[in-house]
Amino acid sequence: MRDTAGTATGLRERKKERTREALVAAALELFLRKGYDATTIDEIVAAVEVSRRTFFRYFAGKEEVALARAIEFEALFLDALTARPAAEAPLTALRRAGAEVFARVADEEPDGAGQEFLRMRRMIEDTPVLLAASLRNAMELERRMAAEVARREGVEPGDDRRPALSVTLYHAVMRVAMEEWTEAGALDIADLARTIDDAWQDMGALLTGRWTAGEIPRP
Amino acid sequence: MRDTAGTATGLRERKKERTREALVAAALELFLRKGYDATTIDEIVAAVEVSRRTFFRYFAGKEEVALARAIEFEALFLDALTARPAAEAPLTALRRAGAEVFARVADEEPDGAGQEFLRMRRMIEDTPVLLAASLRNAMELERRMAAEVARREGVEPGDDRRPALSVTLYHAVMRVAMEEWTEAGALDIADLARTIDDAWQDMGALLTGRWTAGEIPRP
DNA sequence: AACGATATGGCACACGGTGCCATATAGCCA
DNA sequence: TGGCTATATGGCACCGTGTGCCATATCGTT
Repeated sequence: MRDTAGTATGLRERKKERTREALVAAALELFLRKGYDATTIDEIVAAVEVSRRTFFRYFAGKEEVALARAIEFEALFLDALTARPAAEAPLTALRRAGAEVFARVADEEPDGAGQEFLRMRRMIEDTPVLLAASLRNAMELERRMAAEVARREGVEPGDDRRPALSVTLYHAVMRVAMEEWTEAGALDIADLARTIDDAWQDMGALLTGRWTAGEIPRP
Repeated sequence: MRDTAGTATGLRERKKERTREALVAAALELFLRKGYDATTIDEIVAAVEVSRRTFFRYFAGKEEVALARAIEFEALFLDALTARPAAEAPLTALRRAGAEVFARVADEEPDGAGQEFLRMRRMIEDTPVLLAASLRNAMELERRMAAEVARREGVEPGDDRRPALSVTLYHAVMRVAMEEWTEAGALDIADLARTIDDAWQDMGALLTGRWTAGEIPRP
C-alpha cells in the first residue's frame, strides 16, 4: 500500500517519493497524537525538515495529506474492480473487489491490523472539515466506480442510470456497516466482513418487507 | 421558507432576523454573480453595512451562509416527515414528505420556480469546499432522519440498522435523480418528480434483476 | 566540467476565522 | 421620564492556511 506506483525509475523520483512519504507519516503521527486542528503545517514540515512552501508542492492542502491513505486505498479498490471477471454481476463484482482489498490490507499490515486505520477513521469522523473532505472524496470515487461498472456492462453512463444506482447502493450499505463497525470499536477485519454481510441481509429484507410497502415494484 | 421561526415575538429579535436575512441575500447574490471563492466576506458585510465581526456572530463561516437555504429546506423536510401518518411504511413516508416539500417550495416561489435553486445547486457542485460542506450537512440530516424513522417504527436506533439503511437508500436514489435533473438543466418540479419516480423504478428493477445476481436474498 | 531542467527555499501577501475589550442600543423598572 | 442592565455591535490584534514570485540549490545530461 505504500509504494503505489511500483518502482520509481528515476533517481530523482525516488527522493521525491521518500519526502512525500515522510511528510504523510509525520503528519499522520502528529494528527493522531494531538489532533488535526491543533497540528499546524509548520510542525509537520519541521519534523521532516522541509520548507512550508515545499509542503504545498506535494499536497493541495492540509486535508489531502490527512486523507492520503484513504486515497491510496481507493486506487487499490478501483484496480480490484477492473480486474474482476466480466461475467460477475455489478454488485457481486463490487463486493468481491472490496473484500479483496480489505484482505490485502489486513495481510500487509499485520501489526495493529486495523488499529491505525480505525484511529484515523475516528479522527476523520470527529473532525468536521476532514469528514467533509472525505465525503467529497468518496463521491468522486463513486463517479469513477460507476464509469467502470458502465464499461463492464457495456452501457452508456449518462444514458443508463443503473451504474450510478448500483454503486450508490453499494456505498450506502458499506457506510452503514462501516459506521457500525467503527462505533463498536472493532479491530478485526473478519468482524467487519460479518457486519457487511449482515447489513446486506437487512437491506434485502428491507426491500421486500413492510418497510418499503410496494414503493419498489417487484416482479 | 424565509421566516422559519414564524413570528419573532421580541422587537430585538425582529431586527436580528432582518440583518441575518439581509446577509444571506447579499451573500447569495454575490456568490451567484462572481462565484463563491471570488467573493470575500468583506464584500458581503459591506453590502449590508455590518462589521466583519458581526458576520461571524450570525454564521460559523462562509460556507454556512452559502448553505443557508439548503438548511432551511432540510428543516421543512424533517417537519414534513414527522407529520406523516404513522401507518405509512418508512420509505413511503420519506417519499411523500419529500414530494410535499418540493411542492410547497415550488408554490411559494412561483417566479423562477427552481431557477435560483438550480443555480445554487450548480454552484455548490462546482465549488469543492461547498460540495464537501454540503455533503457533510446531508449526512447530518440523514442521521436525524434515521432517528425519526426509528421513532416511527418503535425500534432502537443503534440496535436496529434498518432505519439507517432505508434513509440512506432514500438519499441514494434522490441523489442520482437530482444529479440527472440538474445535469439536464431542468427547471420544472414536475420533471424532477418524474425523474425521481423513474429512478425508483430502476432501483427496483436493479434489485431484482441480473445486476444483483442473488447477492440480495429474495423471499 | 559546464549547461539546462527541476526541485527547493524564502519571502510577501490575501483571506478566513477568533479572542478581547470598548461602545452603542434595546428592554425594563423605578 | 430617567437610569440601569443585558445584549448586540464595532474595532482592533493576531494566528493559520494557501498562493505568487523570484532566487538558489540540486540533479541529470552532453
